[in-house]
Amino acid sequence: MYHIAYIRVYNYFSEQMAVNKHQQKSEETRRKLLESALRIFARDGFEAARLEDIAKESGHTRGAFYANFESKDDLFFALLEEGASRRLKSLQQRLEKCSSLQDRVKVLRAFYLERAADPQSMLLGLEFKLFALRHPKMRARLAAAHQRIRASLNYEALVKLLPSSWQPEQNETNKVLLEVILTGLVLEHAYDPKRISAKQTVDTMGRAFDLLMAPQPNSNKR
Amino acid sequence: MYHIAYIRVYNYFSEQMAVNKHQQKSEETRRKLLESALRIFARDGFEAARLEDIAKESGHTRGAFYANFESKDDLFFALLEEGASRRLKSLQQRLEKCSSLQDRVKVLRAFYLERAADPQSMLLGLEFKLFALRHPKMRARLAAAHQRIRASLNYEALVKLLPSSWQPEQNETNKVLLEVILTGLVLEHAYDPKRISAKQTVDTMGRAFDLLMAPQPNSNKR
Amino acid sequence: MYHIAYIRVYNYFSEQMAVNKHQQKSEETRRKLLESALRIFARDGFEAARLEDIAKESGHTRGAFYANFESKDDLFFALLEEGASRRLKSLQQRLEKCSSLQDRVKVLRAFYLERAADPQSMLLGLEFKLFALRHPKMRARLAAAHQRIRASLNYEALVKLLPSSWQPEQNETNKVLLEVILTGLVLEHAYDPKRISAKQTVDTMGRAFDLLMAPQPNSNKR
Amino acid sequence: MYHIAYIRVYNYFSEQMAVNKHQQKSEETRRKLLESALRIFARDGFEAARLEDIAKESGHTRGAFYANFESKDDLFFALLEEGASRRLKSLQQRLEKCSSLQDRVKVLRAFYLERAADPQSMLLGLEFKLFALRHPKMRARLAAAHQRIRASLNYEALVKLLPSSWQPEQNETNKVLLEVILTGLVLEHAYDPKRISAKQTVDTMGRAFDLLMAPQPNSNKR
DNA sequence: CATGAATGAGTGTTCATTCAT
DNA sequence: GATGAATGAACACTCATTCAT
Repeated sequence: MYHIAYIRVYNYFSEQMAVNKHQQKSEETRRKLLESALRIFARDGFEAARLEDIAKESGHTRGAFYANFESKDDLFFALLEEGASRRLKSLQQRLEKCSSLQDRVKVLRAFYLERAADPQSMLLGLEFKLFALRHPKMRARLAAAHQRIRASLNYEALVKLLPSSWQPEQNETNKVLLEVILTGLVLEHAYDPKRISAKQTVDTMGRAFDLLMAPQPNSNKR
Repeated sequence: MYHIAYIRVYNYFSEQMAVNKHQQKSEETRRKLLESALRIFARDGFEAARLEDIAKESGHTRGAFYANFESKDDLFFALLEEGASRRLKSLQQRLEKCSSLQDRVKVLRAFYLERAADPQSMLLGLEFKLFALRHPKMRARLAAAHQRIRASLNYEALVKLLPSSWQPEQNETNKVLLEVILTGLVLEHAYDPKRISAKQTVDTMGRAFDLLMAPQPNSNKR
Repeated sequence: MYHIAYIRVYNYFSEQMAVNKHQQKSEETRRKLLESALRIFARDGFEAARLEDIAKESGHTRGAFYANFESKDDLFFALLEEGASRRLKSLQQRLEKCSSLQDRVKVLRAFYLERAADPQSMLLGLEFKLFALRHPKMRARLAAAHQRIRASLNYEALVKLLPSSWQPEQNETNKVLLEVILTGLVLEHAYDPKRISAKQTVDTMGRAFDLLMAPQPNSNKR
Repeated sequence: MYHIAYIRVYNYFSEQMAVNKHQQKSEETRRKLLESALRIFARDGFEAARLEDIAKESGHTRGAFYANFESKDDLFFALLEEGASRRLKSLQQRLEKCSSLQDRVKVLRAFYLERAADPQSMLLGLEFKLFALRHPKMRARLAAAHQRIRASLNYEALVKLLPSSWQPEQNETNKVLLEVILTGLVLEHAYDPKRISAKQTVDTMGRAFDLLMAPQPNSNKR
């Protein structure tokens, strides 16, 4: 009996530990898979990306993938949520440290320039858009994902930190333009680095930001 | 003898017609396939597009496809050449009819606005870029295709009709920006027509053209 | 009326001529196709041989093929009949010129050595055998073909010219062996000419003939 | 501590077993596929053999096939290696048990007669030869396969057990003849069992062996 | 949780055959 | 008779997904 009890106790602990270790291990596996997925999806596109490649790149097998995600689509959405969430949280934190609108605009500008220097994420973003465009049935799921992203941070709080031209009631055109230019420049640079260098990409992004975000004379105070 | 000659002539013609009918039919099939391919590639993307769908949409079978094209890649390249060639020829014709630089700039502006209203072609263009980006081994073939496009019209003559900011020796940034905005706006509109309407897309394109093509004060004479 | 009559007469002749020319042309086409088929079937095997290759090699198109043959199978059988018929007729002619059994044996020997030097025909023969083996439903057609071959020459007359060991009532083993060795040597030479040269192939064939056909001491008189 | 150790050992074993079961199952599948492939390739020939048939015959699906082999070619080569290796190993074992040359010749004779009674393997062997003949680009791979076969057994040791006429420095003609007769008889029997019965096939093989392997008077001592 | 063998639907491509000319 | 565009069945191979271990 003693032994059995001992074993049980031991097992109890070991299971606890196992669970924790498992959890840790699992988190680690999931994280690695997401990282690999970012690379492979950006490199090959959603359709051409093979789960085997993603798994291999992460040092695991397809089995590990299916232990952490439901399907290829699921992974793609997870990547979207995870990426957007992380990026926006980082932006929010930086904005909150600012004391003036001017500083916040600077932070926002830096945020865009950083993204202009990260082709992988931008190409993945393009994939998301194309995927959504071509899978109308996923619209609901996509909307839910965006909802979760907004919920995960206090989206309204974030928006309040932005200049007036970012406010929801404003015409979206300039925001659209900025994003469009961001993605397009990065794509063009990836496609033909000789035509537009990394430096030109970032510089042009900066110019576009200044042009589109420039407070019209005597407006935009806060 | 006379009759013999007549008969021969007749046969000659009838054979000609036969050959022509064959050729006509063949050309017709090829054209239909290209049209269908444009639609399907734009709708589903290169990877997800199924040859069966393209063939069916054109009213033919996969066999007809392989009688006209070597492979899926081949069709894709044919579409690129055919589309670019046609578009540039049309532009050139319109430019040649102009008597002043000002008129030519107007024609060029209209050309961009038209393209902003043609999501299918723009999405296909995006596919081309992504394809090229992801198939480095196709670079040579892609370059050859562009070479043929330039050769099919007198490219140098076309370039000479354009304002100075389009001249090869100029910095490419503004041209890149214009194309990038064009593609991006169309994509964004296709993705979320509520965020940016068709009209806004075209209007914004016009604004971008005016901004980026505006002759800098005291320059651009011709 | 006159003209019509003239034309009719003319047409009559011309049709005659046309038919003759057509016939000639057709015969020519058929012959060329058979020759190409021999080469291609021997080179690639029945299954892998493409009608397109055969047609192209003969300087015609697949259409010409279907104007002269019913199907791929049909061509194969035609080749079998045509080849066997021609070969046996040639043998028969040569045997008939002989005045003694000894001479006829010499002719027969030469016949085998010739075949040992003709890999194409032997490989095709092997294809026939394999084809027959693998298409039991073709047995009837194959038998009919052999029947026609025998009928086309006077088979019984031919057999009577052969030594006693070739007579139908005899055990077939030696005949089988001779054919088997013939085919096998040619195949082995084609497969690895370094292992057995063309000369060795023919010489070995001669040895095998002498051994298997050698009249047993004081027998085989005629 | 004791128990922990015990548990670990247990887990260790159970994992071992799991792995082994996986491995066993895998080996089993591969073996079944090879067996089916032997039958189907021999029955239909390499070209006409369908992977679906092979898979179905083995009780699996095409997917299982591709989990075990790279391609149809790959399977074919695996079959070649596996078959030749097994056959030669069996021969070697039997030869090694012999105490005299005379006994070894008897074993060798029996080896040939056995093969004469195994049409499936012989037909497959013929397929290999034809395949090699028709795929010159596979020569290198074929040579490598034969190299591996020779390496898998001690080929030199095997050769030393054979009579002098089998030694490498000897003229190959008789060996070629023997193999050629073997394959040819089996083929002829498969093609027309009425012309040459199974018994005649084996008997004739025996006669050929005796004739071709008979030690020339006063030679071949060992 | 992780493995990896197996599944099976799907897809590009080939090729014998048909048919309008 | 000959052409060659078109058909359509067939097939090797891929890959997301499942499941026994």
